[in-house]
Amino acid sequence: MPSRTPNRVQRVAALIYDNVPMFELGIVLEIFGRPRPPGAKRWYELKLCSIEPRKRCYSGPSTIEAALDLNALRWADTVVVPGWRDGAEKPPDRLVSALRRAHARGTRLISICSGAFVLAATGLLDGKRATTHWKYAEALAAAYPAIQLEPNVLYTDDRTLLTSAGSAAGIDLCLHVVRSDCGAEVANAVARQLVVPPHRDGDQAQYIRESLPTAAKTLVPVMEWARSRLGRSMNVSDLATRASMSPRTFARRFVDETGTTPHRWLVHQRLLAAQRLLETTDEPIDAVAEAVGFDTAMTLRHHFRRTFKTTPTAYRHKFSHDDGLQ
DNA sequence: AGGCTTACCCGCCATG
DNA sequence: ATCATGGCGGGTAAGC
Repeated sequence: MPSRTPNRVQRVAALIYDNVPMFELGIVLEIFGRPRPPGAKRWYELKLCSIEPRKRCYSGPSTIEAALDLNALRWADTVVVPGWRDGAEKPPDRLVSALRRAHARGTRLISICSGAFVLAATGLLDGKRATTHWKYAEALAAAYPAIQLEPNVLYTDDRTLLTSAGSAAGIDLCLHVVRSDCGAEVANAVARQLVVPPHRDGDQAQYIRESLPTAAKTLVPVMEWARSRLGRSMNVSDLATRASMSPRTFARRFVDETGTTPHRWLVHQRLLAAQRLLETTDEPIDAVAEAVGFDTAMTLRHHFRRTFKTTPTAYRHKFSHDDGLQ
């Protein structure tokens, strides 16, 4: 997307300030700050950017040194706001205007947890979907009524403006970003190294309800079974049978546990498997479609375009590992 | 792109 | 009484 820098490197700036939450900052460092994973065609260069008048920030017992200051923010293709000190504290004007200018230049803005307050202050979220930690939702909605607040999702993605819910949902969002910048294979590899699930089960994490005290996951075995035999034709009532439930009950339990319906989930699993095959093999599209359980390539293309906003061939070209390596 | 058939899934309600 | 179940209808999305 931003074509200003060579597309092999995305420049990410994480904002820091006094009392920056270390957990959220840690997520950003762990994901965007790690060395390029093997096989990744594109990756990130991460720098910290202090919003204070000095480059050294203090948080609890830690001292953090930034490479950038707000004047140098134009370096970044992506800016991450890892939380904010306090929903009631108005972000400084020079920060707000720096973010507005950055966004106008095409810079992508990402917030984690209470970082949504900072993005909200720019006015850029007005009319857009956004989320934040559930405990700040009310305050955010009150202060910025024009925002279409979605308190129950893990994250929102509006292309250039992305927000995530409470702390750990920042991991989901950052992995989502890696997935769309660098491909599913790379995102999965990073998730494996972090020992977190590549996407929370039920996927379509954007629509997963955040808080629900992770209800008993009794359907996990069925889901694993389904994933392992995507190539064979399978419909929702097969899944229900496998789970020893009536179709009606199965559908209901499935929504409760995953936040999505069985069929939508199944289609998404097929798409994820297709991404992997596109990235790692040279199989023609028809073969990929068949291998993941779509009856025709047309069906694969249809869903692929709808959820990833691109075609299987374009996706393969962008993310395949063995061409233009490095 | 449009029409056609099938499958899904959600509200409603009876049942245990 | 509350609660999960599951059959049924029909609007709607999938698939060809």
